[in-house]
Amino acid sequence: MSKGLKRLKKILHNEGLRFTSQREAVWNEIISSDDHREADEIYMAIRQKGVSVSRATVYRTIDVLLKNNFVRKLDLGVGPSKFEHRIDSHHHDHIICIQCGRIDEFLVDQIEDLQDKVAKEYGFKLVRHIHQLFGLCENCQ
Amino acid sequence: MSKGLKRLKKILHNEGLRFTSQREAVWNEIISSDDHREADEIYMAIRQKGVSVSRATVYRTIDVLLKNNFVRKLDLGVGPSKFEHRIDSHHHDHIICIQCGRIDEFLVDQIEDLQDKVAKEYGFKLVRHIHQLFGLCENCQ
DNA sequence: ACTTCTTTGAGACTCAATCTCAATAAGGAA
DNA sequence: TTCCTTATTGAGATTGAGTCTCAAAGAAGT
Repeated sequence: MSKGLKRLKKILHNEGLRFTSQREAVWNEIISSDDHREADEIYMAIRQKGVSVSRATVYRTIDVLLKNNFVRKLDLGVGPSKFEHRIDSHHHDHIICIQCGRIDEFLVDQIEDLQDKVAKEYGFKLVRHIHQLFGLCENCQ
Repeated sequence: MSKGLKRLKKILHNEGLRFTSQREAVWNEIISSDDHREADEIYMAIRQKGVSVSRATVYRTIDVLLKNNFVRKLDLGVGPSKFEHRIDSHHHDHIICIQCGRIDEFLVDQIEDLQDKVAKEYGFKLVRHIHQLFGLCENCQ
């Protein structure tokens, strides 16, 4: 059994959930690509491969993976949310082209530190953050 | 005529739009509070004051004000968007309590500068950004 | 006051996402 | 393996924020 599959079984076990072929298919599809894809794209890709699954199950499985930090949700404020796996990936934020939809990832430690400082200043215990830069990429200017 | 009303008329004129009592009511309601309110709250507040207006018109008017930078839209990723006017207000980002919904505003010049740097690095021409910190405020920890 | 053309509003519609509930299947027990 | 309990699945209904439609009302120039 692959390392990834063991990981999925562990998540499901921890949550008291059963291992099913649908959940396996969603998991496999999500870890198979580093793209930022919407739930429906993941759903279609799974069906393309001949595995039977419903939209509801895709959303439900993504929710489980989200809760266990194996998937990150990307809400761009317009259109459906996008998802990316977090296997072998570190925290990052996104810079998005409003013309062509290109999404790049960035990480600036200094910004992360300043965020912590802001939270402390306001007496907040920080849980998560959204930092998205929108603009025109080099090809769209 | 108040300074605010002149401003609204100027916006409408620039856009080739007509001055109507509904648009005036939406404008007045939005500038009357510094809160972050959803479209429906603004709609209800206007009706409460006995002015007849429809949801569609509230959304349409907010769109005009958005386009002219007199209103800022706040998409928290869950629930309806919130809106705040930008009269006598400078740019800021938000820190939100995920328990009680409290929203505070923050501005760190250093973060703004670092954002510009990131955009430049990736060859992007920056148009706007979203920076939201989610956590528990001092009362909710 | 007349005319033109925009705006309004009630309700239909969109679309991502969630919910429902009967049928199916997982996985432990024996 | 078979049985049994309980979770899961899926087709389709539902939700809810936001947008669209189009006939009636109204703004503003002449």
